[in-house]
Amino acid sequence: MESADDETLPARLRTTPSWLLFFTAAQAQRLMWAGMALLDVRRYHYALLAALEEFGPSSQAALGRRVGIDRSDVVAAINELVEQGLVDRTLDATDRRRNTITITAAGRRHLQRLDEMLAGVQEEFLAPLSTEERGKLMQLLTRVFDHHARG
Amino acid sequence: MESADDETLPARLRTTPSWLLFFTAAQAQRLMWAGMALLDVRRYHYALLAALEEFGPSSQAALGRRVGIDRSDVVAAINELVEQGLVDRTLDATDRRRNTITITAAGRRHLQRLDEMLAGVQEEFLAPLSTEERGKLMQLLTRVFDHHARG
DNA sequence: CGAATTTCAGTGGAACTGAAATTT
DNA sequence: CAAATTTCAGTTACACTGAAATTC
Repeated sequence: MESADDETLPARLRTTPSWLLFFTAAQAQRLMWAGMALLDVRRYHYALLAALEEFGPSSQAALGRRVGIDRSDVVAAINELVEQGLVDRTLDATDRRRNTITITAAGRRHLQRLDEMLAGVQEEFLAPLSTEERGKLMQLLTRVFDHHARG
Repeated sequence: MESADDETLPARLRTTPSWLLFFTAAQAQRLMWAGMALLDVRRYHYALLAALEEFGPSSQAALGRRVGIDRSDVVAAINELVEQGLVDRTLDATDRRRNTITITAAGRRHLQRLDEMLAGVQEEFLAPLSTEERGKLMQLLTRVFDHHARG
């Protein structure tokens, strides 16, 4: 038999910003992951498709820089997306070191389905917050993120 | 040559709460990780020491439940902490299925050093926010976390 | 030449599953 | 009996390093 509250987090983890952020992000990721697993996608795939849809065709190195995925992992993830017919890989005529990656029509359709799933997940995840509070949270996180992303 | 801004995140990733949380948490983790690596510790170790210090001796299963570490991974992490002399593992006389894990004096000293390091990391991480904004961020994250942690 | 790109091979922390042995 | 605890063996997504081959 265990004491009444066997499962509260230690105060150090509840009150340290990095730790609270870590645990909250983990909850968000579990929800996203469950949704993505149903659609047979992982985090890397969605990030790459999102970048290709928004910014157009790109080399693999630029893609990786854009979404923070290592050059090596981009290779593997793009291999998988090519196999599924969600992107095309062609040689860059003007710079033969590069591949040009392009999202396909099927890739855009897939991305749209993922967007719909994600919207549902966000609603569930942010349920305890009002619209204003959600905006405030996003604003604060954006400030912190931008500070460390650029300078 | 690449276009001027080769590295802005796709809008989908910047404006989806789960994704922004993910990227911001990743930045926080990199800072924590750098500090912990200097003190030869990983995330699991700190979480376990924090729980033992705050709640006292505990079985491995209860520890894992407390800080969200899988039963199997608790075994390995406690093995390492025992080797370093930061915790003791003894058999529970009243329930012979269990081990009782206890933090040692060396463990408490180590935890204190880690706390000092962590404080510096938090300051660096939250630099762009005022004191009030930091409090607001913690409050919002806590609301979301508690909602999903309990119901 | 140096620098960038792609690719492969491999490492390591983290999260998790399944199963066995023991005990309650 | 069922349920809990510890432990081991193995898997997967992810993050990263090093090096080779090619091209700019």
